[in-house]
Amino acid sequence: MSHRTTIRDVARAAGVSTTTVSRYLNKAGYVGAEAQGRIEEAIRGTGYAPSIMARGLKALRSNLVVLIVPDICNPFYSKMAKTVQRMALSRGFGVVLLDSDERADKEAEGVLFAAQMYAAGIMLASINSCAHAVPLIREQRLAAVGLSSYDLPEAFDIVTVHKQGGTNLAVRHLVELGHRQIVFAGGRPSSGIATGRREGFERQMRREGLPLTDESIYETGFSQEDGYRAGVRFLALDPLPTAICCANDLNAFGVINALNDRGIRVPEDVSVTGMDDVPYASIAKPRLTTVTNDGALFAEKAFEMLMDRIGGCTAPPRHFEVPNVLIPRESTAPPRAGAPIR
Amino acid sequence: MSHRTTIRDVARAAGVSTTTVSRYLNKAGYVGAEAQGRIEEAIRGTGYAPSIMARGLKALRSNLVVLIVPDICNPFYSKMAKTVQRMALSRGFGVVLLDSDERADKEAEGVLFAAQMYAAGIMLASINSCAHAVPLIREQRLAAVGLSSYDLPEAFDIVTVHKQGGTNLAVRHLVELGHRQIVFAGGRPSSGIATGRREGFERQMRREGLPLTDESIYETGFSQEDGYRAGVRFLALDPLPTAICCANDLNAFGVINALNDRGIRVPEDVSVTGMDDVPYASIAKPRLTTVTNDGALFAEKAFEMLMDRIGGCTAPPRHFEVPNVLIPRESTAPPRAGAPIR
DNA sequence: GCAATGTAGGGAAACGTTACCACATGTTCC
DNA sequence: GGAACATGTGGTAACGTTTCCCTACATTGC
Repeated sequence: MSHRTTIRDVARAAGVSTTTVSRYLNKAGYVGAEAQGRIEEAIRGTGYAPSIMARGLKALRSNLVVLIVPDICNPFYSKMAKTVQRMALSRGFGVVLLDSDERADKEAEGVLFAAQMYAAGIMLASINSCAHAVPLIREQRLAAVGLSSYDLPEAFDIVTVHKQGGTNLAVRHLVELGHRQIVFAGGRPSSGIATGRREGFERQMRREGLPLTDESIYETGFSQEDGYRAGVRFLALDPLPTAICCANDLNAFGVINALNDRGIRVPEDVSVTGMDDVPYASIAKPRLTTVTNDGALFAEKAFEMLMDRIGGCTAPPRHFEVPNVLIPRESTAPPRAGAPIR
Repeated sequence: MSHRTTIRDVARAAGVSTTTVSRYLNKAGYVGAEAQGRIEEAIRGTGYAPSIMARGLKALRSNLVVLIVPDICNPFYSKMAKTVQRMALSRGFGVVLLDSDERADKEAEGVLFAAQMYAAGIMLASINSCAHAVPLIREQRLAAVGLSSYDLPEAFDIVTVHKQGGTNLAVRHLVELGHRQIVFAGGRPSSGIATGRREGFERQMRREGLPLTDESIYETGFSQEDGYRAGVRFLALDPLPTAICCANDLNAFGVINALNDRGIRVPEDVSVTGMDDVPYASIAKPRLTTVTNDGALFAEKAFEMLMDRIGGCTAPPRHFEVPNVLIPRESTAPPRAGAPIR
């Protein structure tokens, strides 16, 4: 007895046909009370669990949702993954999580994988323009929703934070504190999300009538190490900026580390803002002033939209914007009253 | 043309049989040069991608590995997930990630899910005793490996950190600094990993000849909030302990927050140690003294063991221990020279 | 009394893939 | 010159499930 138990084993044990067992399992069609009892007993007795593979093949459709994130180690995305998983489970869907390592080719691979799995839908959280992934999604006719992707307004449903709202708020906050020499650190030029944040910075700086030069912006990447590099770079500037607005929290941590390692204090000497309100932002040294959106709402909204599509909704692509909020903490303060540090 | 392209479409386009296409795809058996060329062209032309569901059903076996983690938001596990994913991909396996929310019933669900998916193997990272999951794994004949599970030495291959080595090292470090009033915070009584860490603490305390009372240990859970609660609890003690040894980094962050919120400084007034060296440990306030193991090595070793089993290895269950290392940072210092705070 | 409807259940054909067989052609070896 | 083998290809039966189509018996409504 080395084979896994199938619906046929259950049927035999219950003395009915596989058809009837199937009807019982799917609660479709008539099943008599007596047969039902025998089936239930047979299932308990055999330890039967239906094959997802066979079901998927038959229906050409599975109960799996594929979630692609740029970096599962980024708390923003691990929170998203957790929320999506919780919601999916309660709706009877399984979640397959893929880490794209921020690479467009891996995203495309992920989309193909979803198609090969007959996935019910795909959730694509990307910092790229998704040039490869989007046509593939259409071609494979996958129900899809994009998260925090700014470059695909026409392609399918997307959920984003306000395109520039985050940096808007950060700059506004810094200006209110009295800063005028503000620079922008981090983010990847190829990334839609980074571009939006940078543009928001530039726009708000102009709106405030503040100086904006080639040296005001240094784009590197989204990691803490990238932030560190940006910090080092700004340390070479003369005069030193009084505030650094970062593309995300990890960047901000890196920037602060770079500053501290050179004896520059935050926020006494230089103010730093983050973005996303990663859990550790509240325990970083100093506690990080940051901008965020309701992460749970973010994932929830996206999942709801996907469920809609899976349910057959054919409305034109929708766009939901999650509002931003500034969370002032300890990494920002009014600029030094006396002479600049350097 | 609303159906997805199948191997039959490719065969027709290439003017060969599905058998030949299948042989080409699996590089099994003979395929002539000319046929091969036509097949390649046909695949490009049709955009064919084989169905994982059909393959899985036919073989009663998929190229999927199921990874179950207690909490994907815990950086320790997201790092693990990332490493596993990277390794799996390079071996042609897909990874399905499941978050068990630290609940044994969800772990069992995950095991069942793996069986239903005809998963090639399952990696179970758990903080529970896995009482539900283990028999299910055996019953379903799944290739499996356990991560950081102390309670299943006989069941299957496991990879652990040294059972008590972590707390050993932390206590040793604190004693060397001159501490004598050390308490233990965090972890869940029902969790094997927490039990090991607590026991390591107790053992090392005894070895050092230090006092150990009912109030020396406060077990709550593994999150930052749990740590905060533990911190609040220890604040009620008189005299205040001079050092707090935590079950993991998140706990330590919470403890530090609780202390700071009451005006107690770390490490000037109280020293705190963490465990796991979460990425943010190096930027927390203060930078966290912690104990860790090589996270990448951890996941790599586990994955290799699983691959072994998948490859048919029938050796008796193996046990690999990842060595621990203490990383001294800023959250520990010699105890106050003068009078105790309180 | 018989058509319509409701209830209960079975047979068998798919879904897309692979693996076992079969059948061809050569080519090599005694 | 035939046996053995290498090379190349196709037919078809599974894998486990669902679903369409049957059949069969009650019950209801006229």
